[in-house]
Amino acid sequence: MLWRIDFRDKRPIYEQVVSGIEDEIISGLLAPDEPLPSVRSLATDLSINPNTIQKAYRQLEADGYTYSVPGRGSFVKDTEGVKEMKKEDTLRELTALADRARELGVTEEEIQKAIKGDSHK
Amino acid sequence: MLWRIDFRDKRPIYEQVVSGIEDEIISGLLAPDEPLPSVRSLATDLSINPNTIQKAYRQLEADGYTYSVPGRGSFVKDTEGVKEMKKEDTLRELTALADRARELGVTEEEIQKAIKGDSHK
DNA sequence: CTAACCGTATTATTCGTCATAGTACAGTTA
DNA sequence: TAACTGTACTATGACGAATAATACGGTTAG
Repeated sequence: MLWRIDFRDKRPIYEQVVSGIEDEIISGLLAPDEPLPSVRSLATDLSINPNTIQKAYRQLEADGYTYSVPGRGSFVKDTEGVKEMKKEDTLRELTALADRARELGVTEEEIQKAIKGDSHK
Repeated sequence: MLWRIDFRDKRPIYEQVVSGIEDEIISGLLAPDEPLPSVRSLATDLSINPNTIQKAYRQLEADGYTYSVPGRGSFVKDTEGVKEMKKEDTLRELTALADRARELGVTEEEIQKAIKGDSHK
């Protein structure tokens, strides 16, 4: 586990769990058909209630990231389609944000500079 | 008033009021020292509770967008400093979003295309 | 077989935020 | 003086998030 729950975050815990695991799947750290930690063990590791993990897992399955087998566990799904959707969502966000920046009087040069921000690090 | 409350929005009402007025101030539609609608009249216009408007106005003042004079009303502040902060926030968001896009495998060309999205429409 | 795991479901309770309702007070202004 | 203004306070209802405590059936290793 690379991430932790931030209890000062205003986002609900189950949502932090969802995005934490989403990141692990998208980055390839969790490969397809690999098992996720069990509901109970992850709850223990993160010091939160098992029901909260269950809620996160239910959403991960609903979002197409995982599949569950009662008695066996939860597993990573083939995520190509989901990744494509995520890409398109991100590009749409990018367009909206750039437009909003222009409304604030940000120049094209500033936008370009922000985008190339740490690509050279 | 150019905007309305969206009751299906998951964002709280008072937050929609805050960003609605923020937009009017930033766009220059509400000029510095110009009075905002009164707590009670705006509540009537939007069909919501005056306490909700009061909460929004309290936050607008705390964020540096307005100043209030008991007995007289709420007024638009000089907003140059705030606009500068907003610009920098937006540029930081832009950098983070572009980085996230690259992690998803989005190419530089796709990023550029998204940014120039509707600048030609 | 059985004990120890798995996901899943259900009910109850607690907590905080949002929104509403009602009332009140002091300052401003026509 | 009457009608505004912002501001403050308490009470209430609704809702989501999180916890707690069980319970059930499927899977699997010893």
